[in-house]
Formats: sequence, structure tokens, C-alpha cells
Amino acid sequence: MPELPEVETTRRGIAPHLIGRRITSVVLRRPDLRWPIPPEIGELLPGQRIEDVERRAKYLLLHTAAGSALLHLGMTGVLRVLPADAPVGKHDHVDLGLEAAATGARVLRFTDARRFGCLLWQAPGATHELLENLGPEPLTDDFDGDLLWRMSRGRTAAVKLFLMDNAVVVGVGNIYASEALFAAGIDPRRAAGSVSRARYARLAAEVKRILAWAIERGGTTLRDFINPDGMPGYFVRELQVYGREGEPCRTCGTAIRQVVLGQRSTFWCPRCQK
DNA sequence: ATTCTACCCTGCAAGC
DNA sequence: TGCTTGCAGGGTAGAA
Repeated sequence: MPELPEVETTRRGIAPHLIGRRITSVVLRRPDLRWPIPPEIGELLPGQRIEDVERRAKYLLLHTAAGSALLHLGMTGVLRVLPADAPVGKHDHVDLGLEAAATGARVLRFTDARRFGCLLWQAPGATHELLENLGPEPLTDDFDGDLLWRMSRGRTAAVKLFLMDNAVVVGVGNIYASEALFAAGIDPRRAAGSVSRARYARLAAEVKRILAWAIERGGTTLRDFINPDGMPGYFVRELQVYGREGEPCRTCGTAIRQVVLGQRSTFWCPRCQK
């Protein structure tokens, strides 16, 4: 489900409801997510005030003085701020009760049909091991074409898989990898080590442009993604190649093709991308 | 070190 | 209508 723009959209949606607010209760209905939810979350979070809501890669961190809740949405995870008495659905695995404000009692609810997401605990001052060994954020100056070029030397894997490697750069998932490679005119099957420095400069610029634009549009909704207000993202209208196999390229009219790389569907224009 | 495969789980759409 | 199959914005573990 969510790539960086969808997670950032989620962060922006929930943060105003959470920052400065105290957590009153923790309900763990199904702790068996990707990894078991550590029980101490239920003991340590109640009474804590949420100081900040941070995104790192596709993870969200709810920071408190006692430690931080580390959340990942997996493929189908959704976070919403709801009235405390909102009916509980089959896949509503976690509720964090929030102290009442002018809008009444609320809960932050984590819903995840496939349970590929996780809720873990990070001790104060520590960095969770899942956050170690992550590459730079794509929307910062730490990420650029030279980084891609340097890291790709000698690598034989397809450039699309290289771009989706979280040790290279974080947040670029299956949709935006195809989109960025189309925008940069690079064949996704090409060996990462065979792409020139100049073309990586173009690719890095297109990654930044597309992710920033997608955040503005509230992310991409294919089927599951909704933001914390229950609304879909509208970037799907802007997709140039993803999901468009057999349809004409919006640039040259050639039929978009599909291939599987690393067990993920990949879309590209055989004329525009070399 | 890098690369490749299998796997985690549920829901939905397409095909028969 | 019902069954089967394949596919889905994620990432890790373990093997080669």
C-alpha cells in the first residue's frame, strides 16, 4: 500500500490530532502483526504525552518521554483519528485512546487487513534496529544523482530494484520506482551499474519531483489507501505507466509494457525508456 | 557483498 | 452463483 507519499500524507493527517495530546489507554486486539506487538507498549504509553510525530522512510514514530511507538503500515495499513465510540471492525488491531479535547474523546486506530505492518517500541535515545542501515531520505539534499551513481558501480541488479533498495534510498516503492524511471527515460531492466552519472542525476531529480508532487496530491490510492480523514489520494490520475499495460504511452503512443522484476510488476514504455 | 527466492496474510477481481 | 487462481503501494530471512 503506502509508499513515502502515502505515509507522509498519513503523518500530516494525524499529527495535528496527536501532538501535545496525552495517551489515555492502549487496546491491543491483535498483537500478531508482522512482528508481535511488545506488551510493554500497553504499560508504558498510557499517561504519556505525544511530543512529536516523525516519519523516517516508511515508518512513523510517535515520540513520548517514555519512548517512541514505531509504526509501519505494510501493504494495507491505515491510521485514522476517530471518535472514541467508533464501531470496531475486523481488522482494527490497535487503538490508542487520546485525552478528550474540544472535539471530544478520540482514538488513534490502526487498521491492517494483511497484517504486514508493525507496531514496535523504541527506547528513549535509542535507534531501533529497523531504522539502522537505511539510506537517505529522497527529499533531502543527502540524496542526489552522485549517490546513486557511486552506489551502483559494479552492480548487476536491475536499476529498478536498485532504486527500491532501502539501503540506497528510502521510500521509493513499486509505483514510484516505475514512474521515476519513465520520467528519466531509463529502462527499468537495465543493470544499475550500466547507468551513466548524467542519467542518475536526471533520475534523482525525477524521484524528488514525483514524490513531492504525489504528497501534494495526497498520495496514490489504487484500492486500499485512505488518509486519516478517510479520503483517497489523487495521484493515481497522474500515473504515466503504472498499471497501464497495453495502453498508449502519454508521450509517444507506444503500448506500455509490463514485466516482473523481483516478483513485482514493473511498467515501462519501450520507446521512451532505454 | 550482492542477488535471488520464498514467505508473511487477507481481500478482491477475473476467469471458468 | 460458486470455485479457483492470481495479484496487490511492504519488507525480511535465508540460501546461493
